[in-house]
Amino acid sequence: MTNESIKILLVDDEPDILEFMEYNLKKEGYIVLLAKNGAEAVEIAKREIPQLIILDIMMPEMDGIEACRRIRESKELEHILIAFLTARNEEYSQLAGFDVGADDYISKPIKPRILTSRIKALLRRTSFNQETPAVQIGNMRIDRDSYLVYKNDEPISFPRKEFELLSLLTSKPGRVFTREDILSRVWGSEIVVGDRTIDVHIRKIREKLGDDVIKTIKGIGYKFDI
Amino acid sequence: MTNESIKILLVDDEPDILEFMEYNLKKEGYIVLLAKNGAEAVEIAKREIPQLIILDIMMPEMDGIEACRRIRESKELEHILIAFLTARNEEYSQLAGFDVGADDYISKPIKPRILTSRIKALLRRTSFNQETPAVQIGNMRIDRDSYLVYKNDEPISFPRKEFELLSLLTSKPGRVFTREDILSRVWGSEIVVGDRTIDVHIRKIREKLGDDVIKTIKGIGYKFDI
DNA sequence: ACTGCGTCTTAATAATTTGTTAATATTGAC
DNA sequence: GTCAATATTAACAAATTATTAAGACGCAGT
Repeated sequence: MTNESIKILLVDDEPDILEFMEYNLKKEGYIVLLAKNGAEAVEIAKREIPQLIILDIMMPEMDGIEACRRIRESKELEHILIAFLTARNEEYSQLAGFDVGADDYISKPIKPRILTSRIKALLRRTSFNQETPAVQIGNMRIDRDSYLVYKNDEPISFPRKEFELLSLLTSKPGRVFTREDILSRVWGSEIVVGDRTIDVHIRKIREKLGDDVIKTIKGIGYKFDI
Repeated sequence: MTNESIKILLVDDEPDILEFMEYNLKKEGYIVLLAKNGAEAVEIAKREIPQLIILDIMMPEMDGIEACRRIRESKELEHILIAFLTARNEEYSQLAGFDVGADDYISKPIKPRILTSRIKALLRRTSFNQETPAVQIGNMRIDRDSYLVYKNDEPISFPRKEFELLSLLTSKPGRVFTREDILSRVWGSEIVVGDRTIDVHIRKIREKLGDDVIKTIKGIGYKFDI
């Protein structure tokens, strides 16, 4: 569930298209928000601050271009990626879109694979250059870019789930994460695995980093503490 | 107009279209070069090194795809932006175009404002991506100009895809690139190729450079590490 | 046009790592 | 001390990657 925390706002006045895109994006693990016109889109965008907005150009109430302009005006929404949805060869739309600050446009008819790969490419554009800062805690460093954990400058490699679990716990040192927290953030909300699975992963982390870094709060969950 | 020094090569067999585009681009301040077939285009491209080439797909002598391929082969032309000119709904052409290394496609009929805004968007893209011509990592040197990798001053030649893959991985040593990263940056966001393809290319690189330079992060991707 | 060569992709299968479960032991709050 | 929660271990299942070989394709030289 690597897309777990990425919010995408879809804006279109045709319910069919909304539903179609929603289905395809949810399948990829994105959090999908919906709006059926520009006004609604701006409102939701302000409240939810999605990473990406996919805007149909032609809509009642407020068209996509106007909505885009409104969004770009706002300081806290300025950085949001905006992609326009356009019919092929809609001259006016394409041009005005780029002028107004669109990051991409996607032409109808929409094909699932192209949709998702375009979105990935777009999202990468923002996340690529700003490296995830490595977290330093005590004599330990968690480096998300290289998927490595350093203990006293010794690199230790972790399998994916272990790394994600450790990564979660260290994201807020000292804070207790309940088993539910852990399940939903590392395994995703749909997939259900037994409770013992968490224990096993915790154990493997402890094997590598020492028993003392992760503390058990019996009846509640775990916390990372130095 | 700050377009004074930007050269654009237009390639089409229809004089009307050439003239039409030439007029519109000159108005924007670009330096416009013309060619009426692929062979001529390659020749002019080599001599003038334009920033951008707009290529019609369907042409006598040498079609646009072939011309594109030739241009991409040449080391000093490798970085030039190429946009294809395609008739509406030429699905195959579009895909093949991207396969061959096109940066965009523009569909006919051409409308002046779309043409110029697309071109601006394309050119903006390169001004961000000023790539380093040669990179030195450990006992290895990657020379993007000559498509050669030197290991202890021994030149080793790499086919295009392998080179681009290695080039991507070495662009940020230590950083893990996911399969998705790799697919979209080496193969492009529209073309989807099987996952095993990456493995095979990785393997070929390892055959030449040794098994240890590229590390596998299972479940995530690969990274270059010395 | 024919042929050979290098490149890219796919498919099939093997090898390996990772994730999960189940069974049993241990812990700690009450 | 009791009992539910957690720890531990090993075995199993699932997922991922490695490897190999074969075919497709374009290109070069004949």
